[in-house]
Amino acid sequence: MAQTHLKEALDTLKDTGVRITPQRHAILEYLINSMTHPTADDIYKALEGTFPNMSVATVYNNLRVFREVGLVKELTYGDSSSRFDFVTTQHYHVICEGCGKIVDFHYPGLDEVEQLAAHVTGFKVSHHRMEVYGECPECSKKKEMH
Amino acid sequence: MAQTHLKEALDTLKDTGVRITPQRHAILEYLINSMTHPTADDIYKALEGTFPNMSVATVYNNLRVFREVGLVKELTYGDSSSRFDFVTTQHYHVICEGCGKIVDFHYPGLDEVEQLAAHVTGFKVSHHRMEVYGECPECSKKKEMH
DNA sequence: AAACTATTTATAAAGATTATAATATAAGAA
DNA sequence: TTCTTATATTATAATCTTTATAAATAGTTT
Repeated sequence: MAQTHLKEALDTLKDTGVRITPQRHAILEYLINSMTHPTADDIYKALEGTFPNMSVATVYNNLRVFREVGLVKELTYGDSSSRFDFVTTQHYHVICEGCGKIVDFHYPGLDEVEQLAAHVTGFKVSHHRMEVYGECPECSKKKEMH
Repeated sequence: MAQTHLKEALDTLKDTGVRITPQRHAILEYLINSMTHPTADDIYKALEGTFPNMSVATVYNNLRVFREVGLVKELTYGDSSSRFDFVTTQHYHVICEGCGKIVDFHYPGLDEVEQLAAHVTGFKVSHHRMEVYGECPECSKKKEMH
């Protein structure tokens, strides 16, 4: 599964004329295997061992490239740094306000809201963003123990 | 209407034991009258005339206080700085990807999504966030003229 | 293999936000 | 009203994320 995603992603890069470098390969692979929606710095630190000379700028540059090609989504929550998510299928996120954990959940999509927004405002709507906030089971349990 | 909002907001501050300073008064008033979802710096610049000695930190501090008390919502989009929105009634935003304009629209709320998320993930859901992206009529018109 | 162009690296710069410490002030008590 | 005290403001510096720049490197095409 992950292999397929990686292969498809590399094909996308090839088709778009984006060069496949070892760094790009590694960043993509890390994003696909990571279930944690990492920040740019997370990725940088994770690949430090394999690429001792890699620059943070490289990570940022390539995440931007991936975003522009549609492989990666950038998540900007309130906290300081953006998180990056490899795009697979339509899903949303629940975010724990206690520990920051992000969990995926699937939902049919909110076409109806987009249509209403388009109708009311006259915008040509292209997409939307939605996320749910709350407290994860672990944090709830911790609270109970006090 | 705006007067009412301001009065209610000041009452909220009083009830919460937050001191009402001239700066806070001015920031709240500006937020209520502003239809533009300003950044901290917008507010800072707008009040420069009235408070020549006011520090940016004051603006940030007070926006945080207002957020904690529930008077203000912080909007974090992809672009560099947060925008702040006086909380009135349940509404969402459409954001123009061309010029950045933000327009409000009302929608019943997405309780169903929250419930599904809670059920699937085991989270105690508290709230959600949603916004729609597209191109505003003005930007569409500009494009056509080329 | 040579040439061309995109990418990486290293570093500096920019920009937003927060921390700190000294000063000033709001709000309640005397 | 004046006094008192905790809180807020100011000025400044520091931090942190992200972007810009220029030189060096490495893919890709011929």
